[in-house]
Amino acid sequence: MENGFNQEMMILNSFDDQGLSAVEVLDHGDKRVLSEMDFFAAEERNYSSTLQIKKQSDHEPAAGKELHLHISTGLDVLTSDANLMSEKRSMDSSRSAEGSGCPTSDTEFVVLKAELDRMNTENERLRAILNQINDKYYSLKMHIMSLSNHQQNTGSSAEIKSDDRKMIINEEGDEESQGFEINLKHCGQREDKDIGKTQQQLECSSSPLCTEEMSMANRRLQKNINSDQIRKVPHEPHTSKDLDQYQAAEATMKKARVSVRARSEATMISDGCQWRKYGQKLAKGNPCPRAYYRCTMAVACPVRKQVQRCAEDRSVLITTYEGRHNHPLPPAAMAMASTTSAAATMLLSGPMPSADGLQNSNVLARNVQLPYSQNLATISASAPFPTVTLDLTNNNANIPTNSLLHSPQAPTFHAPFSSHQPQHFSPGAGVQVLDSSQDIVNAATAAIAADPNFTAAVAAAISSIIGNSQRNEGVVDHNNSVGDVGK
DNA sequence: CGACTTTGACCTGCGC
DNA sequence: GCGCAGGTCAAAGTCG
Repeated sequence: MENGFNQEMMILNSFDDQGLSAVEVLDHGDKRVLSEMDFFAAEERNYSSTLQIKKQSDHEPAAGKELHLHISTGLDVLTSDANLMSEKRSMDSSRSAEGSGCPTSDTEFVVLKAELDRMNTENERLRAILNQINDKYYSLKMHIMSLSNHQQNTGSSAEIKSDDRKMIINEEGDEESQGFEINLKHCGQREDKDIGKTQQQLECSSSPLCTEEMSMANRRLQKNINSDQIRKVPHEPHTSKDLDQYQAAEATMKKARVSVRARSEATMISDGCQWRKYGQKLAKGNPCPRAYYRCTMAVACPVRKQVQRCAEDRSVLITTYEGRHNHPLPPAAMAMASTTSAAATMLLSGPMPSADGLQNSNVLARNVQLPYSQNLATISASAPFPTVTLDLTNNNANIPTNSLLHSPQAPTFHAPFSSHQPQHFSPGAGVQVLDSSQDIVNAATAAIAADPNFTAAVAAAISSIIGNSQRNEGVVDHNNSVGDVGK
């Protein structure tokens, strides 16, 4: 595999108050292996974990660099008492710092606090953008791959109609051309039957989160796609089969579910959204009732969730999310929403070999335990709907960490529709970025290695997504490009 | 009084 | 067609 995915970049994106994130960068000759991930560390109880990434060189196995990152599940799954204790400790430590009395320390404290506030604001903005970009990337990628694969049966190229252009993806094109990132379509929120409409405009007109800066980023991305990887062809109408496949993909996207298993004594895990209970049932095989909730943060928000205690271990709360929010989310809800949304998108973009595969349940009729952390994600299609389960119960702590990533034993999930284009799933945090660009990998690697700070990580991630367009337009003023999203 | 929860009835899909 | 199970509806009850 010399081209394209010779370099693979995975970003395990998780969220906590500081918005820290871990980035995993892999390539064949110089692997960084996730060597430790411990969600819900018992000592600190801060919903955070230490992620230790050890750089391994095939050539110099003994010469390893270690990079310590802080990672959080982003989920407040513990009881409110635990939260209060944590907050109290935080406040106490703040007070003790203030009481130390030195004027210089006070000044420094104020300065640092201002800086921290500024960084937090920046983090929120960047996080929101990253979430959106990732969501759209995977949604559109799934759609494109479905169409591309369909075209393999009927022709040599996949064609995607647009109002003013048509994109062609060469069947035998390298992974770069198939794995490129497009940010035009947000699947799952719209059911536009005419996929030829300018999806960017549709998205921006419909998404409350879309800003001028997002549009600018989209335009840059689109420009890059047009110039680098897509050639224009004369306008042609779309086939009805394509539309059927598209609609099937859309429908499946809506049915996709993300299940989160977490230990909690509370009746619900705190995910930042407002929910209204609309039903409760006793499901077969579980004495604990299953509660049904609707998101009430916006009128007609399609998101629903089911909450049920595990029959085997009633301390485990199973929360299953379905659908995408049609409204802006508060920062507290961004982590979970992004996680579930991205996980669902990955679920659907990964195992589906084609649009035809949507009807082929065999493709999904298996459980796949995904690598990457002790808190494993599982894809299941034995359920009525494709479901990805994020297990945060720490029941997998005995799994050797060195077998979790890219080891022969690790069942890395490969998308069947492109044998040379592996689809890696990052559970828990759920946001994943794949890219083949050496520059991007290097940039992300450098950013993380130099400063394991979320802003840097996000900047690297965003750069990985829109970086190509920057080459054409010079260095982008990051503040301008990210705008006020998330405010 | 409005928002929310509870709970029995109803609908739908699926297997036999 | 029937029964079962999952999911949803909507009227009644509860709460602040």
